[in-house]
Amino acid sequence: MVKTKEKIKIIIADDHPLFRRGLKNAFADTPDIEVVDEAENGDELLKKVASAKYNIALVDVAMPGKHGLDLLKQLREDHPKLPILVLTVYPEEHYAVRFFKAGASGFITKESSTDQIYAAVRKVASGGKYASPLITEKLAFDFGKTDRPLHEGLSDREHQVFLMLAEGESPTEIGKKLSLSVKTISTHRSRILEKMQMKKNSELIHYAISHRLLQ
Amino acid sequence: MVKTKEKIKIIIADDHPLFRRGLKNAFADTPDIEVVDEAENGDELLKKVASAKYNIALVDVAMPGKHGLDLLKQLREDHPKLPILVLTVYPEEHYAVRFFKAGASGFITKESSTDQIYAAVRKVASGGKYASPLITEKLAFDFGKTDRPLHEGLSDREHQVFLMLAEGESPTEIGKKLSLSVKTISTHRSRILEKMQMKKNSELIHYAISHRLLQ
DNA sequence: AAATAATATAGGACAAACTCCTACACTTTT
DNA sequence: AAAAGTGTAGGAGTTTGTCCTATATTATTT
Repeated sequence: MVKTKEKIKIIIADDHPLFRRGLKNAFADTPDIEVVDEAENGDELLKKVASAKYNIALVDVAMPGKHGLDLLKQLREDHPKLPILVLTVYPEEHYAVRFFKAGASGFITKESSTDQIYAAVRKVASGGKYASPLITEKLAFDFGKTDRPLHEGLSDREHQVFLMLAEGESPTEIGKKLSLSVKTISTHRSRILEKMQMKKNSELIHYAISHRLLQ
Repeated sequence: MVKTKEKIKIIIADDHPLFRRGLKNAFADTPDIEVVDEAENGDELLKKVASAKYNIALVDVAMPGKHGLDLLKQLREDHPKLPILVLTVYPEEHYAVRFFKAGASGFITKESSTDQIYAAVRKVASGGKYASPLITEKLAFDFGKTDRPLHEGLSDREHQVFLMLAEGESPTEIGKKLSLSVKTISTHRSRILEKMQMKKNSELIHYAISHRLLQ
């Protein structure tokens, strides 16, 4: 049986009206993809998606209200079959892993060209997975390792030190608080960085903030 | 003399192709405003703006390459008469003050509706200043306060360094990024700490997080 | 306009902070 | 039992950063 020319129907969710407009406009150029609805926050998306008339949800995960992994998981739960293509402003490969694990079918950054986005949508619509070459490489590497959130792979002590580092405490301060030698902290730090595949404290901070581990 | 129906010519600068597309498309609906050019980073904008054929520059200040206050100041210097409308993803009223002081004619967030953006462009094109109602209120409120937020007492440079420190960047990294000596950063740091009455970077981080100055 | 204060920038000298490599005991996993 | 992972730290050495000082340039106040 030959495939008919049915359009891929997508719903886009993003809190920036202009970005939605850009997306819609970009898909106006494609004969095979059609934006049939939009949502400006997570809750609206969850509501609309219930109607089950979309082939794909293209979702910015950094929206007000329900967002991020929570939103993604909820979507997965409510509609296990709806492929979700995650949009993000972060060029962060770190996040990609978690989103795929949580059930996303694709992951692209907002910096992507229209062509990349078309490609992603088509790939995902046909049941595949999509990630940019850069991220794909990173993923391949990650999957071989652990299958838990990066910071959960840390031992208790490491986790404790990680949080303190993420709060900007110096190794010396940490050593003092825990009654340990700076050398020990330094060792923990290097193991933490290794496990999390990072190189600098600023990355730890960024990770901790975006995962709401602080405060 | 009656004004003719000459269109307002604007150049838009944003590193997200889709966002630019959204903007262009939004202005396609207006009879009096026309997007005549675009730039995808600060340097490109500076180059293009030299041709002096625009009435307004609509600029996202969070782009790669030259950006932020530096970019704004440079623009002001090269083209004192070109009105600049600043676009930002941050709902941060904190930044607005600084941008206005540095010579911006208007300040809007990317969450704004097309109508708000049209209004901003028109206001700015006619020589006025524009800020969203929310920000205007906030500005008025803040100015009335005797007790301003600590971080607003910082100079522009200090503020910039403060944010970088709060992100956990080391003085060396900061120096590299800003092409300054570590000594200079160290001096800024000590003045920042003094002004904010703090002693350690961790306090800066804590402050920045609780005031939503990061991410 | 003159005087004063704030800002932006660093050099030199030195001290502190930190890392790297290594090591070892103890636990958990395989 | 062997291997991997965890918690700890010493020695050696370097990188990093601070403190004090200084100068030029801007702002601000008088």
